[in-house]
Amino acid sequence: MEKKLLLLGILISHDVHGYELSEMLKDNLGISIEMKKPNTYRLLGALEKDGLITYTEEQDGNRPVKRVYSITEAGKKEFERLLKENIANYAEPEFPSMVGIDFISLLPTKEAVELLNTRLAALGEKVQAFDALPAEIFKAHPTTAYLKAFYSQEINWLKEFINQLKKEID
Amino acid sequence: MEKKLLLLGILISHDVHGYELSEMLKDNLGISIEMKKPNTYRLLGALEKDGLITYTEEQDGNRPVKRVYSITEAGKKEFERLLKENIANYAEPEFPSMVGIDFISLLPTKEAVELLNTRLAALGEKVQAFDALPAEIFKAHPTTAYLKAFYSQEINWLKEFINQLKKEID
DNA sequence: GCTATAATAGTCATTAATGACTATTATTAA
DNA sequence: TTAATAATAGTCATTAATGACTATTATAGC
Repeated sequence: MEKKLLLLGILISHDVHGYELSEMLKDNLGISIEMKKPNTYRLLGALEKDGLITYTEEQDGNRPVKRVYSITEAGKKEFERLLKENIANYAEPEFPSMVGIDFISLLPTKEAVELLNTRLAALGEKVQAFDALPAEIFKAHPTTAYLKAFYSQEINWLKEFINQLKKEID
Repeated sequence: MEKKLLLLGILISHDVHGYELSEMLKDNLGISIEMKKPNTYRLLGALEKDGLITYTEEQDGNRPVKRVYSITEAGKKEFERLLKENIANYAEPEFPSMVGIDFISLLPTKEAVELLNTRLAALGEKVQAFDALPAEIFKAHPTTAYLKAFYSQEINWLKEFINQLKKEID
């Protein structure tokens, strides 16, 4: 239900149409879950069907009409319910990239270290993207600050892990 | 593809049947991704169809026959490919429970603090489960050690976040 | 003025994943 | 000894999610 919570939460502060939403959610550094475009549209449809949001059709110049969604009273109630649930219960994250780590001993140590260094470079770029963000963002969006700290910690862990592996080579 | 990597990785060390796998993957503290039973069966079917695994039918006493899967040569190659990919690229984790955090200012601060304390208790139990594990596990399974450290850090972050909120009350 | 590219706004066929259910056998408690 | 419960081994109907595609309009470069 986190995705519905996210959509309702955005709609609380301002009306949006589907494309706009899908752009907001694409590669957004401050958003902690993935939501692709077709899924966004599907969820908007489901929320509308349940009476949690409604839409009016708008048109800019000659562009095709678009559905601009806004939240209903029922939607606000449901948002509050989902919000409390999300905060009180802890939904576990998943770490898909850790799956391979437990099998790493099946690779030659030297090759493993090379692969991990490639991974480290990717992580470094991610952290740099957060470093480039203005300080105000971190104040208003705890998640952005959380994610920045997480990725920094992730780099530290990886460096340490690589060091342990390197020791094995000698 | 992490789920296929996980299945192939388990099958590298020993043959298994579907039910056994689904039990292994249920609530396992050392596994960093979710995989429910029907999905496990579906993936086994897909791997078999692609020639990466095969099965023989076995029967214990009067129990219904079961399919015992084992990895093929092609499967071992594919495992290695997926393993290298998983290690070299960093697949981003998701944090569904952070979605609500960015909307927490929409709740009365006092209520927010209460909800967060409930969450803190849930996190505490999780960390305790890791603490109860024998030390050998952490040596053989880096992921288990990683997850334990992650949840400890998570508790620290949450305590600090609650403290910040409390300050606002005064 | 024309063409290539980017932005806008979505749909659709297919794959991924799950909750609820089925069916049998072993085990425990009364 | 029999009723209830747990363990074994899965299937199925439905929902969730995505990659690839469609179609139009604005814009920038030549």
